[in-house]
Amino acid sequence: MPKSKERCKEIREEMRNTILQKSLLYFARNGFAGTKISDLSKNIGIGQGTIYVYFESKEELFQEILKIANSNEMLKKMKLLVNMPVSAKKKLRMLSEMVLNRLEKDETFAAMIALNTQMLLEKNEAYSSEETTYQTKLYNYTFKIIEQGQKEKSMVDGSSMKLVDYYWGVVYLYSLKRLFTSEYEMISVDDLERTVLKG
Amino acid sequence: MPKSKERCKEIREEMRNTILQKSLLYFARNGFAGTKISDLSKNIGIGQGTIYVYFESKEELFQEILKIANSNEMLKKMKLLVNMPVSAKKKLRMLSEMVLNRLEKDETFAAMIALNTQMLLEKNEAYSSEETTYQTKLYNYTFKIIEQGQKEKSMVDGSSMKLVDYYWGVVYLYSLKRLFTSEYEMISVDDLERTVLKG
Amino acid sequence: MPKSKERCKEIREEMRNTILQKSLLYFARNGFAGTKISDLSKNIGIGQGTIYVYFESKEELFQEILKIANSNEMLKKMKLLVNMPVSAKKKLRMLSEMVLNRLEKDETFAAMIALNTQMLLEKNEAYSSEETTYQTKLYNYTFKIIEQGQKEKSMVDGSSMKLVDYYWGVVYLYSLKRLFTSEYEMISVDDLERTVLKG
Amino acid sequence: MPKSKERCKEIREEMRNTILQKSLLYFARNGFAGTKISDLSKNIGIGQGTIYVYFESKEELFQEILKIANSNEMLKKMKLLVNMPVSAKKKLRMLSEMVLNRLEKDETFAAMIALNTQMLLEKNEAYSSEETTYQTKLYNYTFKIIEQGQKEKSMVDGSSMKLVDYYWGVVYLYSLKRLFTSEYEMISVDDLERTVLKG
DNA sequence: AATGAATGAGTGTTCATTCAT
DNA sequence: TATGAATGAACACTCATTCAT
Repeated sequence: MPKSKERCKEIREEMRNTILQKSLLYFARNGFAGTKISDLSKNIGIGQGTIYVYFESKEELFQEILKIANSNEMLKKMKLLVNMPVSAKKKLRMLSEMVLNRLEKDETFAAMIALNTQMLLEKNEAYSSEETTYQTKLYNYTFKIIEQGQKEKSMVDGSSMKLVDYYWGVVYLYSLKRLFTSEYEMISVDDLERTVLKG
Repeated sequence: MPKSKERCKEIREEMRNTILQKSLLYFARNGFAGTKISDLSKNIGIGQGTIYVYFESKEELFQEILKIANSNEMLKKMKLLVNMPVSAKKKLRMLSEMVLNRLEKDETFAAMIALNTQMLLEKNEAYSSEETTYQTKLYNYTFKIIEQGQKEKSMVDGSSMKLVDYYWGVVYLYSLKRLFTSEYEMISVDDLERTVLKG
Repeated sequence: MPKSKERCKEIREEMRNTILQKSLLYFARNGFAGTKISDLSKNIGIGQGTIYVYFESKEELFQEILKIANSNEMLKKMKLLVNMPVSAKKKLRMLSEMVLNRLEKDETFAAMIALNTQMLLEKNEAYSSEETTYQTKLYNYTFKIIEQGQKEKSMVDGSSMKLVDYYWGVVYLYSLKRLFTSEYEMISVDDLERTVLKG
Repeated sequence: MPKSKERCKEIREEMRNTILQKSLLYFARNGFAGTKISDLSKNIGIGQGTIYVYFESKEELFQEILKIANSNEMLKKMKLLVNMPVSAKKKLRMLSEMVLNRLEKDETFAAMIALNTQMLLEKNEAYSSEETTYQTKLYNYTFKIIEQGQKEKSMVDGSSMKLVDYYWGVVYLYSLKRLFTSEYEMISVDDLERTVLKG
């Protein structure tokens, strides 16, 4: 019965993804220690045991979530963006629009940003050091844009990496607002860009 | 023979403060769920039971810490600042210098900012709604400065409260960096002020 | 696939009853403070955690046990007995035979009597005052029998309620013997009845 | 300074007795497990540490209390009573009057009876088996009286020891009432004697 | 000698994980 | 495969005991 087998695998994949997706949000909101498997499974709408069919442990589930949060498809777009033959200011605008747009539309994106930045921030046992590739790449691409902007005199002087950090820090900030606050005023693209742009 | 009553009270007050001070940092770094009483007491350098001599429960200890984080002496300085007969730009400069300076020198201040902002952000059962007075006042004072700045055309247009939120959001961000990251580049006063200042 | 809902509920009810039944004996023998959850669960033959699946706390478990000890089916028999058209002496005989018989055969009955009487006796925070209905009814029925006996001159004069208290006090006494002493001489029906009967 | 030394010893003895006396009541009411040193010392009106100046441990304090409860001066009176050249009925009357009288006047006596009987009843690790001498003697003296009464046909037939047990059981019962209940009707001498007396 | 703050072993309770169904 | 009752290790909290004053 090859067909039923495929279908079976499909269903498994589906459930696994549901768990990952919902857990991503749950962990982003409550943290690792603040997340109980009993609450999480209730939130997902499955039995506690089901989580252990797909994941070895709470720890492994969390690591899988971090991997996902890390394997962001934005990187490809960033790569294209960086190499485009336009001004850094324009690149920054496109990046900022893309980021704020997704932040608004997609809670999962906010959760990914939140977990990723916390991973960087806390850099403790909970987050393996290998998982920072994505962040590094993202930061490196942004670094290039800001460096270009500094040469073009459109962006403020000083340590480029500090500015990168600042820019994404603010994105993290509004990811948190997106995740926790029901009613809040989202930052504008202009606001975000002032982190690095000259007046 | 009993210890002299005054000395006894003094010692009690001292120990209580030590616990509060150290716990403030510990909770700010690890969160409520992530803080084990056993680890905390080890970190403070006292027995587990000692914490329960001074506080009813982990929960009560946390609430006391939130109260402290909330009763910041910065408010008085802010009040003076707001009413000074100088430009909003100058007021902002003085505020920013004061804030970043304390952030750098005083880890406890960073912890207070961090807990306070999380309290605002998460606004859930863990944080009682009454505790937000400080934040509200702080935000209101900043609101006045920014409003003045907008009239003086030195600060960007748009919702003043959003800008207040943005400004303190960035302060929160660097409080987290101060708490979690051992080596990092602190934001400059100029960087911080770009959140609200026109170029 | 989940267990069939009914079977599941059935099993839950069964376990709950096992815990209640065994705990009744354990608490009756060791008292509230003298009962450790670890020992109790070992005695029942389950894990410590299992108790907390069915009861909120040691306190709640104890209160549930008191409720059970209070909702004795003997009351119905008593009601019938009281209204029978026979002499008080005969009623007393039937009551005493029933009580001593059950005491001998059923340890659980002894535990129920013991807890109930202690509840009456200690009347402190541990035992809610609402729980004394059963005792009151039981005492009231007995009161009627003794009153009748006093009219019929078969029972000793004096405060009927004092005699009721005395009668059930002796039952309590032999409930304790049943619970604590492995080898002892059970009181006879004649002995028990001498508490209230004229020679 | 011999005088001050004596005085010192005197004071020590006094404090020790206060602790024993108050603890006797406290333990009788709350049981061993139900008695916290913190509560007990508060009840006595001394510091927790003071108890450990006079006793090795909670356990030792309890054992000392049991010894006191056991070394009752009533035994001497009983010895005299038993050997008096009067009827068993009269002896019983004198015993019962003495016992109920003391029960009413002296709470400590009630506590002693209560602890003693529990010791007999529970016969577990908490109560060393050597401590039952007093009880045994008391029972033996009573046994002689009842045996005499049975010969004299004034007391009911059957196992004399069972009757002894019954008689003192009822005394225990009213010791509990004395200890726990603020308002209650004390049993009369007649009531008490019906346990063993023929009509 | 008397105290009560400090302690950690012990107890009550929670929660990640297992497993029978 | 999915479940949720059962579990015990881990955590919050208590309390007998110690000890500096």
